[in-house]
Amino acid sequence: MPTNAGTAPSSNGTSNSALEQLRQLIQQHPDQTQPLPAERELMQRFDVGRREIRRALDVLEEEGRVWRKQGKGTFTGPNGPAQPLSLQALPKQSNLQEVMEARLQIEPGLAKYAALRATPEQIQLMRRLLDRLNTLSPDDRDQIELWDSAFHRAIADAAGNRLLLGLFDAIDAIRRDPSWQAVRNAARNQERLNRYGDHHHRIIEHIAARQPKEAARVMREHLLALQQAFLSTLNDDEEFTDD
Amino acid sequence: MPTNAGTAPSSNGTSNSALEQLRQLIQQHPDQTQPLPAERELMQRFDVGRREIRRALDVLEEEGRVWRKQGKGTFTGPNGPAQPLSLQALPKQSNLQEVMEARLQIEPGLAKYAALRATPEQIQLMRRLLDRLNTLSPDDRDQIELWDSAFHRAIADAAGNRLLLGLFDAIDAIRRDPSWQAVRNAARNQERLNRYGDHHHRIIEHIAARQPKEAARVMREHLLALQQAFLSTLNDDEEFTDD
DNA sequence: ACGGATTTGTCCGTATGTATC
DNA sequence: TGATACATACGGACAAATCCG
Repeated sequence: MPTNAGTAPSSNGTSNSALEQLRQLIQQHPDQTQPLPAERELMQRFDVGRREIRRALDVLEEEGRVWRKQGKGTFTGPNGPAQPLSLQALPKQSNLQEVMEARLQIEPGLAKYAALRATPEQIQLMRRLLDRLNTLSPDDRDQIELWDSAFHRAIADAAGNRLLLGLFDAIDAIRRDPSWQAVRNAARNQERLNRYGDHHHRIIEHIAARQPKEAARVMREHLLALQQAFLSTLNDDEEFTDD
Repeated sequence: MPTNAGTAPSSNGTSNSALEQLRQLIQQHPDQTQPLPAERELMQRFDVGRREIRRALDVLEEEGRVWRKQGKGTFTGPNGPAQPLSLQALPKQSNLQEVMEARLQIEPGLAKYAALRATPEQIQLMRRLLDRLNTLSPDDRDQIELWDSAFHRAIADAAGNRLLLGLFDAIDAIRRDPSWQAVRNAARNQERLNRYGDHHHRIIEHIAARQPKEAARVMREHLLALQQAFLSTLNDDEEFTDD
């Protein structure tokens, strides 16, 4: 109905105002270790509803400028130009595509070697880790990250190549960067979690059955599905059941 | 004002998760009779909450790497020191088999991406490096190592993935360890050098022709031939026909 | 044998983000 | 829009277990 919406609330620009003020606040908040003011405080400071604040933060989180954690606070993301980059010369500055390419390069091979070399104890450990992963609440993101990472690392460990395990750890350390939490969370939904759980199950069964090619293939499928989920959340706002 | 916690932002280092740092700590803690630092000390050392420490310890306990007892402490597991092999610290604990497996995992994919992404300048650089390599005297081993490494690195660079390039450099640093010079020299003879030269030539032509699958396949053949050469020199004494 | 010290295990209050009404 | 319940995180405090003097 293109008729003039008319008589919209005179404070028509409030939403824009909240987002604008948030952007300014982020600019003046270079400390990435200190949380931004709480939503309830921002609500009062900008004199808008909390929903407004959260909408604006949703935008900023989608843009990668901030990341939020329940119980902890909202933090500025990779906004600041100065990244310490202190510890190692390894490219800490990477991006999700590079990480997924690297994972696709080594983890299928890791699964293959694990199918050839894993001891029964290591296979049992994978099963236990998977049980822990499956009994988690679907919205328990941090825990899922933790146990999922532990599962993949158990495979890398069982592959019996310390050098490849070191490479896996290097990738994993970059993969878990907090600034990508928003993308990772967006790429997770119940349907996908079920699919990933199925992948995990099939991977470990192939490893237990000593089927290296199949283990590598399913691992590759798993990572490709993950990569696709990241891509779709970045490009599409709508949820296409691609793949 | 949110109650400031800690106020120790100088030693930031939040990039590495507590679990990752715990793994390194365990690796450097071979004494099974002595407890690990207390949770509250680890909390301060890693600048994370005790909850995160305990969840990381949950994972490590499930993996069997540590065991905890109330009032006593946390100890490294009975299965002893496993095998992380961190990148930054220690290259020399690896072996040739591990290195070749890692190269086989990484470099074919690198060649594939190089075929897709290499700029004309990068391809020209590869050709120049190969020319230098081919004009060398067969007994100029150090030079051969040098230019061969540079050629492979040019491919890794052209792949356009900084993370994978970092992994390649990590492997390459280990590969060029002087302690393996004897094996590498023994695995080199004129016939093999000719074969490797042919491999190199086909790899770069596939990259220039934008044939990713073929480039990856030849790279894989090349590395498999290398691996085979190492194996035969290790098993047979008659292979030493050089000089 | 006793008690203080230390460590892991557990719980509670507060603060924060998340979700629903 | 505003308000309320819910889940999580952190720090503090306490309990239980162990160690040591």
